[in-house]
Amino acid sequence: MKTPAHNLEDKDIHEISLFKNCDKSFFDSLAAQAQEQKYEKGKIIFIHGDDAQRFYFIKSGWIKLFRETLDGAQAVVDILPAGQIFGETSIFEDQAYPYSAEVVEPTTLVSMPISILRKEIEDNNKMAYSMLSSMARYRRQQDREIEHRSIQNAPQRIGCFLLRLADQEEAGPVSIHLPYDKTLVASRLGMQPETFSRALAKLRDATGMKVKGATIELQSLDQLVNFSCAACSSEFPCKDLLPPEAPE
Amino acid sequence: MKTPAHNLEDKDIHEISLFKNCDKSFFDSLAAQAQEQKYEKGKIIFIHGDDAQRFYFIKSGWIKLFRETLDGAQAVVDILPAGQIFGETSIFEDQAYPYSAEVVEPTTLVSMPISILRKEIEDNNKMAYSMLSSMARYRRQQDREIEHRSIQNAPQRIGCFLLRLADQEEAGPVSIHLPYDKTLVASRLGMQPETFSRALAKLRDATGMKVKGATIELQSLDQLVNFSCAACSSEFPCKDLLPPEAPE
DNA sequence: CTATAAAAATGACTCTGGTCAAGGCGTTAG
DNA sequence: CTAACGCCTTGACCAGAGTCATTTTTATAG
Repeated sequence: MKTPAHNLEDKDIHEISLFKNCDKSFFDSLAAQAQEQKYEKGKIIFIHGDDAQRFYFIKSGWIKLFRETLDGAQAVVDILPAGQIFGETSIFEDQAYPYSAEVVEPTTLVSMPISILRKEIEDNNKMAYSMLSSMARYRRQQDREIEHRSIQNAPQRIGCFLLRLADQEEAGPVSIHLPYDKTLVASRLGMQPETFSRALAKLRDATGMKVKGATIELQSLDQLVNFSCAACSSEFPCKDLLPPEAPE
Repeated sequence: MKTPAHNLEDKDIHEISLFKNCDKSFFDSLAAQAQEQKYEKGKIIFIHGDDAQRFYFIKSGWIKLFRETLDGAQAVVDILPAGQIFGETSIFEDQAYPYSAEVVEPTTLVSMPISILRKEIEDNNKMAYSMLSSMARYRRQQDREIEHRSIQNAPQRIGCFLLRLADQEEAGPVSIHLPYDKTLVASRLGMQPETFSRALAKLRDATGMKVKGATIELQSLDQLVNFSCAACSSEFPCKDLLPPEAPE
């Protein structure tokens, strides 16, 4: 069974591609004010609108970013794996977190002051460039997300999600493991759990893949590509759908 | 009848907030290589995937950014008014435009080499910061857009769109003029023209507003706010929904 | 191994929005 | 004044996804 590498061991702050042009003094000042803490599933790290003083690095685990309306409806912004940072976007303009953050799997976080980040961006031109590059990548993902939600139907969106979990270069039979609960995957894709369940069954029938719990096996990625990528404006493999902080 | 100011006269490159920290030499080198051209409705400026050498400033008119799938489905990324720039996001990573651009109203564009922009970002720290700030604002808009599409229904999305066209500080009766064809508004909101037409009628009945062609009159924005903003995670007035390059 | 709870699947039904087809309205050119 | 075209609206119908209720499966604790 193939499990994503980020589930196997702790991530280190030095791996963040956003920080690839930062020197030792930057990491030293981060380390001096860093706080590491473990959290259980369900823990709320901060709420949309909270005063944003610190940003977070996910050493291990999974974090859900979301927003809620007054009447209780929830929109999932993203679900982040270990190695990612969050809460850093409030550097600009207002000092409030633009979303809420919740722990969805047992997680270890390292929190650090946003001020250090802001200072580094102002002082270190290369850091500013890294940040721009990172945001540009994120922007494309968001654009793609909007496109998918208006053009792809539920089974196709699931297929696309699976493709992004898989090694897209792999030619032969592939085994994909869902990184978190199906209910969470559903919310990540903007659909109800029931819809996800039914749509996954449709996808299975259409592509001949085998679903056993959280593990999905299929002969090759081709059927999945045929099924999902027809309703997408980008070509497979879609290299611009990598995580925002992925190494380059 | 109240018409948005950007329809009344040509915009100037010096108004772009992204360039607010740039000096004369930057504007001079831009001017030296700038090309101004008029276009008719329907003209395609560039296509998704084209080699991106130049970016564009909208002096007057309206531009639709969109992407298409192989089977012909179209997703509108944005519809930009005069004063905005587009095609500049390919500075980072690959040199290809991430969307297609089409003229939807008679338009005057100024095109300039992206290389000048890239150089300015690398050399001028304040410019990099402006760009980051601008992208952060855009990112929030996109996040909101995704949220709206999953939480708000068609009539609510139209209400939200109208609120963004209106002067949100206005207390009394308000008159709102749709800036472009209803069909275009529909595509901007990710719905079919028929759905837009019916949803607008529902919104009219629910809020008591009067619709005459492209002009909408209502007693106060309150009804609209009650109707649309309940299904949104942000408070009214939603200040973070300003255009990406709006003056601060 | 069983008891319990949580997650997932399934069935029945509703509702929103998409699709296809037809008709109305308004603007413009002749 | 009228014809033609584009834009918009309306009607009839359909499909995808949401909702609610129930059952089945799976995971966990005792």
